[in-house]
Order: sequence, then structure tokens, then C-alpha cells
Amino acid sequence: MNASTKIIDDKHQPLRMLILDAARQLFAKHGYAQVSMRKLATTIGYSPTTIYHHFKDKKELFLCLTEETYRDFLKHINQILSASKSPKDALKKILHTLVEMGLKNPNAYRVGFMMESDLISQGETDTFQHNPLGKTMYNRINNCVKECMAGKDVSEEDILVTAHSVIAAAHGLTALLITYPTFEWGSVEKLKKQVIDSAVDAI
Amino acid sequence: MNASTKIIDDKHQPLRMLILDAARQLFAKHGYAQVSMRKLATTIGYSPTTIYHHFKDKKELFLCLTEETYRDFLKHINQILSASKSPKDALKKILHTLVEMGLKNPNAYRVGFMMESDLISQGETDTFQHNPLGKTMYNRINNCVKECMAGKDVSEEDILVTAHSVIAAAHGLTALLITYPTFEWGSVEKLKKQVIDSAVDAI
DNA sequence: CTCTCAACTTAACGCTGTTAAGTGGAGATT
DNA sequence: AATCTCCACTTAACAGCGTTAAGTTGAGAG
Repeated sequence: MNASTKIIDDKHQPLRMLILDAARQLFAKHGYAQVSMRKLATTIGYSPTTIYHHFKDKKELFLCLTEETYRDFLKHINQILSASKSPKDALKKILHTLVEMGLKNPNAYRVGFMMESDLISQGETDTFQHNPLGKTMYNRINNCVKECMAGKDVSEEDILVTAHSVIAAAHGLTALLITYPTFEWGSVEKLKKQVIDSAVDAI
Repeated sequence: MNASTKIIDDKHQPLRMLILDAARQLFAKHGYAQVSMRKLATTIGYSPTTIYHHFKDKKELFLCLTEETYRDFLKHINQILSASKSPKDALKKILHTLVEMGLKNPNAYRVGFMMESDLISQGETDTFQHNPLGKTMYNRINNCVKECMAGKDVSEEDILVTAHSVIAAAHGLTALLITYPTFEWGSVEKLKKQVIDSAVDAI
């Protein structure tokens, strides 16, 4: 009962961390569907049931990893925003980073941004509405687009539409490259630049 | 043995058609993962094994449906190409149609364009390389972009990059709208127009 | 009347996510 | 010291999955 012996909170759930670490690793290598709860249990040396003492189900476990993904994205976005001069410059850098992070960890990107309705299933609200980090990410980009359009006389809705169209372009590129990794895309660098430039410069 | 009694080929495999029809329907409603071979078998009133006499496995069955999706897309693309005056106009119409068809049949779009590496699995070539219809679709769009850039002095690679960037934009929008159907996107019409215009007008 | 062959089914394998019930042992209580 | 409690963990099972080897059944051919 001594409060000083019980360190504030997390981190002192070593098994939970062990599960998350193993899950993150397996999952990054093999993808959501190929990682079974049983395999995960085996790799950490526990019975499958043990995992269920720390996570409601497979969805919840992997949504924790999604959370981490968002956290990671957000960290990068914040960094860029604080280091850029013009909002347009920041926006382009953010989009570049989004694509690059997606390509670097495709399975994380898949779960974070390409299979929402599979994971959340029917009748639920989106991560972006539900998850604070996802929402914050989204708001950062939104805000950045808003600043890009500061001079112009446009409605709030048009700003939103512009933000969404910019996100769509970057997401489309990432999704394509992830989904068809062996396709001959030509220079990915050029492609990234063209996609992002044509989306942002249209503002 | 009388050749005249045995009509040329397909269509006279009624069970195969029955399976495909049921699969198409179930699958359009529930998605790939939620349709099991057993449920499919039950709905057509046969044992699961029977399906395997007509299709190697679940993948192959659903790749047949993907084939249909491509056929459908291609039909629309061809129509547009033959009815448009300028290549730029055609390109925009094609992209609009791609997005609309995706939204109209999200599960077909998902299987056709968003889970390739899940279905094809490791070490295989893409549908676009492997599937004639997919490849034709891709070539039509490529060619259209090429015509859009007819006057300009650009390399073949740059034409390719431009085609890919245009495809990425349209795909990104479709993928986002499908993945987050309940999100407040604002006016989908405006969004579609902006995404496609900014990608195509950048040419 | 039997034989063949194709269409179809039965029953099983090994996998999956998930959970009710049980075990074992460390720490607290008496 | 003996007992009790509680918690971490496991066993064993359920229902479902994709898939396949082996078996059945029935119609048409000889």
C-alpha cells in the first residue's frame, strides 16, 4: 500500500510490454492476419490465454500497436511543423514523411490506415474520431492546409476539402506502393515529388 | 460426342456459375474475409468440397471475381475513351468513373486494388503484370496520359511517373472513402473534383 | 446386367480466436 | 506453523476456418 514503492503506473506491467514487443515485431514482419494469438503466445513462452488477461482480443492488441504508429507519425509531424518556415513547405515535408514512414513499415501503415473498417467492424466510429492521436494528426495537417490558404477567400468547407484531397494523394501513393511492391513504378522519388507537388501546389 | 449438341464452351457449367453468382453476392455484401467456403457452400446447397472441384482454392475463386471487376472497369474506360474529344477530358472522366465504381462496390474494389499482396501472397508477380485485363486497364490510362503530354518534351519515364501519380491520387481518394466510410469528408463531389483536377491539371 | 465414370459427400487434419474452469504457489492471517 | 486467499497462469474445450483423401451414388454405355 506504500505509494512510494508502487511506481506511478505503466511500464511496471512487464508481461504486457513483453506481449506488445513480440507482437510489434512479428506483426511488422508478417502482417496482421499471419500473426495468430497462438504463435504470439508461443514466441513469448506463455499460453494463449495469458494474452487475453492483458488484451480483450486480437483487435485490441493490434489497435495498441496502431496507437504507437500514430504516436510515431505525430512526433514527426510536430517536429516538422516546429522546424519549417512556410506552411506550404511544412505540408510538403509532412506528406513526404507520411509516405516514407508508410514504406518503411508497411504492415503498420496497413493496420493504421488501410484496414480500419476490418478492425473496427460495423457500426463504430472511426479511429480519427475516436483516437486522440489520430485526430490530432489529422488536425495538424488540417491546420497546416488552413495556413497555406490564409490569404485566400474560401469557406471552411473548401479548406477541409483541400486538406482531404492532399491527404488522399499522399495516401494513394503509399497505398499503391505497399499493395504492389513489385510493380515497376519507376523512380519512387520522382513519383513522390510529383504526387505531393501537384496536390499541394494546386492550393 | 456430337459437337453440335455441346455448345461451344462456358456458361454450360451451371454449377460454376452458381458458385460465382453466390460468391459475388455474399462477397459484395460481407467482404472477402467474412465469406467462408463453408457458408458459400451452404448458400448454394452443396458441400464445401464441391466448390473445390471448380476452383483450386478460395484465392482463385475470388480472383475470378476480381477478373470481373477489371472487366467492368475496362468496359467503362473503353466507352469513355471512344466518346471523349480531348485526352485530358477522357482522363478526368476515367478517374471519376474509377472512384465512383469503387464507392459503389467497395468490396470488389478492396479485393481488386487494396489487398493484392494478401491474395497473391509472397513471391508472385502483380495482377497488373499477370492479369491481361488489369494490364490493359493500366495501359489505357498510361496511353491517355501520354496523349495528354503529346506536345511536351519529356522522357518516357516522366510520362510513366505522371500516369502513376494520377492513378495514385484517384486511388487514394477511393481507398480513404472506402476505409473510413463514416468519416465526415464533407462534399464527396467537391473532393473528387479537386483530387482529380489537381492531379490532371498538373500535367 | 454389369461396368465405368463423373458428380458429389463424408469425415478428417491442422489451423484459427476465444473462454470456462482449474491449478499452483507466494504472501497474509490466524 | 498451519491455513487461507488471491492472483498469475494453464488446460482443455468450443466453434469455426481452408483444405483434402477417401468414399458413395447414380446415370449412361457396353
